[in-house]
Amino acid sequence: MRKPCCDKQDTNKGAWSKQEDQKLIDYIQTHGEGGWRSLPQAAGLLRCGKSCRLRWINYLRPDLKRGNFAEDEEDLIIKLHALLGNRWSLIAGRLPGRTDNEVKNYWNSHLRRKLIKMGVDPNNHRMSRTLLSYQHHHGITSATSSGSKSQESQPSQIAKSPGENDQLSDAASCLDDDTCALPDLNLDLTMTVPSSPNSASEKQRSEESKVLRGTQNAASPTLLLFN
DNA sequence: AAGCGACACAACCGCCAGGCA
DNA sequence: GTGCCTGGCGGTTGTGTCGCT
Repeated sequence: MRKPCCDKQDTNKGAWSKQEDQKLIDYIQTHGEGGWRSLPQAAGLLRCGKSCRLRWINYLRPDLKRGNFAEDEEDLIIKLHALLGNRWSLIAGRLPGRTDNEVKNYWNSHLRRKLIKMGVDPNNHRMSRTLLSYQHHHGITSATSSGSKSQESQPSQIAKSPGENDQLSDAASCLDDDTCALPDLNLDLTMTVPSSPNSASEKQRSEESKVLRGTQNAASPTLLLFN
């Protein structure tokens, strides 16, 4: 049995108070990041070390951008997700001032829906087969991003159908289906070495290149998006 | 005004990988 | 080589807010 990361009965949970935030900030400004396990006690916080780390990384760090995502950031997330999948930390590494949690939340709450609305399967970034069928039966010729609430809800209902878990196999079967190409997603995925050194560490870069190589070797459908 | 559902986001949980003794 | 510790990651849950009825 794994030892818990902290004694849960002696720790606070839930939202952080201003005092707790301040204690954490003060401590890290004095002692630097790291030593998360011992940090709570040293900083006088009744929190789990992991919780402290998360709070710092996702909320308190001074270099965080916060606020709405710009359109180019959205595009970049979509492109990177098409390439990397749910590697939120890698994606966030390409977006200065953004955290993996933030990107993940934004994806799940905004971009996923947006792609579905466009008729794109957010899991494989291809035209949804069920949507194609739906469009075929309803005489819809192309997916547009403008639509009434009812239009929006239908594809999303389709996406959340019991067949959702079959999307990987569906994607695979999509390989030999020309109609699965993205309609209007301009995915110019020219990967360049990150220009800002603060975003991606060496480890991250090697991880990315591993992912990229894997993607290419597998002749993944994703590649078909970038012509 | 109250109830309700959808949405957005913060936080938690469990697992995994790397470092180190 | 092995086991433990720690940091990090991705998935999931909890909760507050907003808009609609």
